[in-house]
Amino acid sequence: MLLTRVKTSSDVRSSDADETRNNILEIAAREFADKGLAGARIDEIAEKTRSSKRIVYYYFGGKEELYRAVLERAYAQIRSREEDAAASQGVLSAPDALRAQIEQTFDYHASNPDFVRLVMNENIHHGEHIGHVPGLKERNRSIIAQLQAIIDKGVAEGAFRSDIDPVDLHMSITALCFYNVSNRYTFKVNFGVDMGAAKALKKRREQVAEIILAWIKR
Amino acid sequence: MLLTRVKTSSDVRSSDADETRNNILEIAAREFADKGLAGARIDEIAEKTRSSKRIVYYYFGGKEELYRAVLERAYAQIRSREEDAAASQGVLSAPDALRAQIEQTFDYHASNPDFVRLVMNENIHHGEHIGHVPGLKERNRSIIAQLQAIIDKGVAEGAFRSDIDPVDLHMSITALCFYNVSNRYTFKVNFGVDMGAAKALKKRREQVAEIILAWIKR
Amino acid sequence: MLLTRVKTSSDVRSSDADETRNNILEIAAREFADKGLAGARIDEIAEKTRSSKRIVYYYFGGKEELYRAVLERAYAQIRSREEDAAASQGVLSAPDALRAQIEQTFDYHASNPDFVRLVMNENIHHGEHIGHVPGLKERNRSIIAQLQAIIDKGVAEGAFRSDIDPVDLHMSITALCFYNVSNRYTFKVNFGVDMGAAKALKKRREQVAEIILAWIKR
Amino acid sequence: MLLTRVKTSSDVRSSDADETRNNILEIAAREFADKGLAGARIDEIAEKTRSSKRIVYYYFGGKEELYRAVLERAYAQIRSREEDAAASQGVLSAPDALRAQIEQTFDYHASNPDFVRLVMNENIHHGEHIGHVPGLKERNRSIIAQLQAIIDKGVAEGAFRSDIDPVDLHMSITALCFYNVSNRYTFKVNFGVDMGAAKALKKRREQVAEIILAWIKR
DNA sequence: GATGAATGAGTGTTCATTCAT
DNA sequence: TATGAATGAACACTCATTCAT
Repeated sequence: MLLTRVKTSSDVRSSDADETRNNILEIAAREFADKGLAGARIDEIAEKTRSSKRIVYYYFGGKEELYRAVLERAYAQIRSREEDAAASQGVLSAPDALRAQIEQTFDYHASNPDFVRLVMNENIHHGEHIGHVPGLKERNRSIIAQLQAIIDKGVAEGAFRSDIDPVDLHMSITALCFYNVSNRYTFKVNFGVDMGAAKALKKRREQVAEIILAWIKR
Repeated sequence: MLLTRVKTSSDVRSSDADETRNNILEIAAREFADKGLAGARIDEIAEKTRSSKRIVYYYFGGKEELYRAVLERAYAQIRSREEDAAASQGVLSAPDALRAQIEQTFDYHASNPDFVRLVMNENIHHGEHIGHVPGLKERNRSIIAQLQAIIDKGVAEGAFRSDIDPVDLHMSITALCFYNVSNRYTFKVNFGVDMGAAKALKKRREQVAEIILAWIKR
Repeated sequence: MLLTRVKTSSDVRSSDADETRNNILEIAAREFADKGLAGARIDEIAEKTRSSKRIVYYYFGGKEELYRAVLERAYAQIRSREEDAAASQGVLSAPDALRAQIEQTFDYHASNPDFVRLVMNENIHHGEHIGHVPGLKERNRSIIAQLQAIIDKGVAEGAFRSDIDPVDLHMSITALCFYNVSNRYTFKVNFGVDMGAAKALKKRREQVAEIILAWIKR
Repeated sequence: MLLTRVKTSSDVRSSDADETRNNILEIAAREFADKGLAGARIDEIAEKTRSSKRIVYYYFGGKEELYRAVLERAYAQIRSREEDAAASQGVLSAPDALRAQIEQTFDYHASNPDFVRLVMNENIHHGEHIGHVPGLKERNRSIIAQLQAIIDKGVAEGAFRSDIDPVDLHMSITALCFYNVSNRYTFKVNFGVDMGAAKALKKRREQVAEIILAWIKR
C-alpha cells in the first residue's frame, strides 16, 4: 500500500476493502455453515479473519446482516456455475443434456457442502433471510427454463414423457443431490456408509441420473 | 392416573414425573427443531413447560443432555411407527408393498416436520449426538431388512430389477421424502410453491412413489 | 432392627441415629476441611454418607449448623487427647514434661491435618462459629494450667526462666506445630520440601522442642 | 496521567487499563482473602470495583484466573518489600541483622493480613494455583541466600551455632510470624487475647525475635 | 476510515433448602 | 421418623454490540 503510487488512495482502499470483505465472507460462510446462525460466534469469525471484530461490524453492520451477505454470496456462486454449465449443453440429445444437468447439480452439492449447510440453516430459520437475497428470481426462472427446454426437446425427440412439470423435475433432482450431503452424518451413523467418500459419491452420482431418467423416459 | 385409585403413592409420583418429563421433551423438541441446539433457550423451554427451569436440569442435567433425550425420543417414535406399518404389509404384491412403504415414509416426514428439522440440526452438528441414541442399530437393520424382503419378493415376482441395493433404495426414498419438508422454506421462496400445502403434498406423494417404482421396475 | 427384641425400639433407633450422625460428621469434617465452608457441597457430603441429603438436614438443620457440629467434634477430640496426655506427665522433670507436651502437640497437628484445616477455615470466617462450640473455655483453662504447672516446676527446679507467660508459651508451641501442616502446600511449592514426609516431620518435631526449650531455659 | 501530555493516546489507554486492572485486583484480593476462592462472589467484587462484572471477565477471563492474578500480585508485593529490606542490612552485626530480618517478616505479616489469608486459602486448595505464580523461585532462593549469609556471618563472628539450616530457620521465623495473624480469631476466642491489638503485637514481635535468637545463639 | 477497550442483557448452570407423602 | 422430588435464588460466564479516539 505504501509502495504503490499509481493507484489512488481511494482505489487502493476499495480494492483492499473488497479483499477484506471477501475474506470475511469466506470465513463467515464456513462458520455459519458449520454452526448455524445462532451457533456461530462473531468473535470467532473475526479472529479467523485477517481483520478485526470491529471491521466486521463496520462492513456488515451486525451478525444477521453478515449472515445475509454470506447467503447472498453463496447463491451468487451457484448461479454463476449454473450459467457456465448451461452454455455447454446445446448440442447434446435430451437424455444426455438432462444427465449432464443432473451430474452438474450433483457435483455442485457434493463439492460445496457449505452451501448445502447454509440452505439447511436457512430452512431452520423458516427462510426468513433468503427473501432478501437479490437475483434469486432470475436464477430460478433460468433453472426452470433450462429444464423446460430439455423436457421439450426430449418430448420432441420422443424420448421423454410429456407430463413432467419442470419444477417437479427440479425438486426431484435437487432432493436426490441434496440428501447425501445434508444428511451425511446421520446417514453414516445409521447405515455405516460415508457419503463423503469418493467411491460412494461416484456410484450415487450414476444412480441419481438413472433414477431421474427412468422416471422421465417414456 | 384418573382411572386408578389402586396405585400406590410412589406410582403416582413416578407417573407425575413421567408426565413432567414428557411435557418437557415435547416442548423442547419443538424448540430445538425450531431453533437448533444453539438457538434454543433453556429459559424459554422452561417457561413454555408446566414446570420450571430448575426442573429441566433436575430431569435432564443440561441442555445437551436434554437435546439428546429429545433426539432419542424422536427416533423412538419413528421406529414404533415403522414397526406398526410393517405389520400390515404382508399380503400385498411387491410393487404395492413398496408403494405402501414409500407412502408411509412420505407421510411420516410430511406430518413430523420437527423430526426432519431435528435430523437437520443433528447433521449441522456433524452427528455428534446421534451416536448416543440407543436402539438405532436395530431400527436400521429392521428398515433395511424390510426393504430387502420387498425387493426379494419383487424379483421373485418378476416385477423388480435384481440389482438394487436396499440401502440405496432406502436413501433414494428418504431423500425424496425428506426434501419437501427440510427445504420447504427456501423452496417456497425460490419457486413459489408451498410444499406444506395439502394439495402439493398429495401430488408429490404420488410422484415420489412413481419415481422410485419407475426406477426399480424391470 | 426387625430381628432384635431385646433392645427397645427407641434404643435401637437412637444408637442407629448416633451411628448415622457420626458417619455424617466424619464425612462432613473431611469435606469442610478440604474445601472450606463455602466450597463444600451438601450434595457431595450426603452422597458420600451412608444416608441421604434429607437426613443431613433432618439431623443438623443446615449447612452452617453441620459445620458447627463438625467444629465442635473436632475440638472435643483434641481435648480428650490432651487430657489423656496430661495424665501421664506427672513424674517427669520440667524440661522433659515440656518436651513431652510439645511433642504431643506436634504429633496431634501432624496426624490431624483436617483439624488444622478446619481451624484455618474458621479463621477465614473470622471465628464466627467457634464461639458456639461448648466446652472450649474449660479446655483452654486446662491447657494453660498445665503449662503453668510445668513452668512453675521448671522455675522451682532452677531450669526455666521465671518470666514466661503460659499463654505466650502455648502460642509459640502451637505456632511452630501448626505451620508445617497448615502451610504444607505452599511451603512445598516454595522450598521443595514436603513437610508431610515422615523424615521431615521427625526432624522438625525435634527442632520445635529444641526451639522452645532454648527459649525457656535459663 | 495528570502529569504528562506527551503520552500518546495508546499510553493513556493502557494506563487507564492498568488502573482498572489494579483496582480490580485490590478489591478481589480483599474478597478472596476474606471469603476464599469458593466464598468470594464475582458479582460482589465487580460491584465494589469502579468497573463492571463484564470488565472483570474482559481483563482476567474468569474467577480462577482472577484469583491467580491476585495471588501473583500478593507475592510480587512481599518480594519487593523483602528486597528493599535486604538492602539496608549490610552494616549490622549478625544478631542485629537477624533481628531486623525477623522484625521485618513479623511486621509484613502483621500489616498484611490479606496476604496471610490468601496463603491460607491457597493451602486449603492444596496449593494448586501457586505453582503458576511466576518469579517465585527467585524470591525463595533470595530469601534463603539472605538467611544463609546472616548465618555465615554469625558463625564467623562466633555468635551463632553452625548447624542451622537456612530453610529450617526461615520456616521457624515464618511460623512464628504467621500464626498471630492466621489464627487471630480462634486465638481470641480461645484465650481472650486479640493479637491484632498494637500492644499485643509489640510484645509478640519482641518475643519472636527472642525465641529465634535464643535458638540460634551458641 | 479504522480500532482496542468496554459493556448491558442475557445464558446455562448450581446451590442450599423445602415440600408432599 | 424418613425420604425422593422439587425449587427459588443466586452464580459464573458469554454474547453481540457500541464507544472513545
